[in-house]
Amino acid sequence: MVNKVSKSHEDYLEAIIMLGGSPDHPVRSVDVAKQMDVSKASVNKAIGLLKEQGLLDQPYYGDITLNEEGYEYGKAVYKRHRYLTAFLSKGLGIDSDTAEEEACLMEHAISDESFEKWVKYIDSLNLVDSED
Amino acid sequence: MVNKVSKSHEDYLEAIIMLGGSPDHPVRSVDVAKQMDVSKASVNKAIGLLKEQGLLDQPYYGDITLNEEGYEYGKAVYKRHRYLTAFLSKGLGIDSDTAEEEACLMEHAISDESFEKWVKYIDSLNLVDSED
DNA sequence: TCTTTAAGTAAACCTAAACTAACAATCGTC
DNA sequence: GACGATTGTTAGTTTAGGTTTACTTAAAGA
Repeated sequence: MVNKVSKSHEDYLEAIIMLGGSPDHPVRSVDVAKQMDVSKASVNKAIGLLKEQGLLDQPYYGDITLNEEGYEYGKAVYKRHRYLTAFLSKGLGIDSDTAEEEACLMEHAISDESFEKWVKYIDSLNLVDSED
Repeated sequence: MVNKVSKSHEDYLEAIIMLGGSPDHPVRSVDVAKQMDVSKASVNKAIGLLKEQGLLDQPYYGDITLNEEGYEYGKAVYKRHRYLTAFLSKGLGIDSDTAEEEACLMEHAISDESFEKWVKYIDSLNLVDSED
């Protein structure tokens, strides 16, 4: 994790990851828009800024490709998402749709350092079938 | 809890509660500004909107007084704050300043229904010396 | 009471993040 | 290869939440 990125931009990175994006798997901007339920124009703008920050590439009228840094960042956000969702649903018994939603709002509030503690805790409860 | 209030406005209500505000204990706007590290003008604007929403009163050039509804709302937010802080610090072992900060960001993400589950869980761990 | 200082208000402005609508480029199919 | 449908881009608008600055009101001391 390098530069600080806004909550909103973290969501874009996460969405790209959810769509299977990576340095060798580009993603289309219209799919990001659908995933996030946001206009194409919003995606365009956000991607432009993430590009300036050096987290991804997109040629003129081309697809979106995360670079190594953007990929790591996005995966980190997504990991928070998965862990928090697991805790909320399996740990607290919140129904899984709500758990997803609320995890999505919580995931931006946690520092790297704190998240390590979350991970230890959640792992100790065996709530996540991990993959990363 | 009645009307929906933005994250930001929830923070104002919470700050008023933290300053001891209630239907019979008015609070000064400059103190809210200090508490939240925000300009007087921002407080003025926010209070105007909370007033429109019927959560508090403030006469021209006068102090801020929560009404019953605003008081309940603010206390509810503050309760989330205390519970989450307790969980993060005592439950996960996050240092208390960071726990405060992150609880403050998380507290707006949780529905009433979910929060009941949080409370049960946190109470079962005996992390909070409750007072409401 | 007069004057100084502190507190609240109002107006104008800034920024982030969304939107719509119109336009440009590309793709897929014939 | 041309053309219609899909995708990406740009420009202009909106809204929420802050800011600064200047002004008004209230309070406190000499």
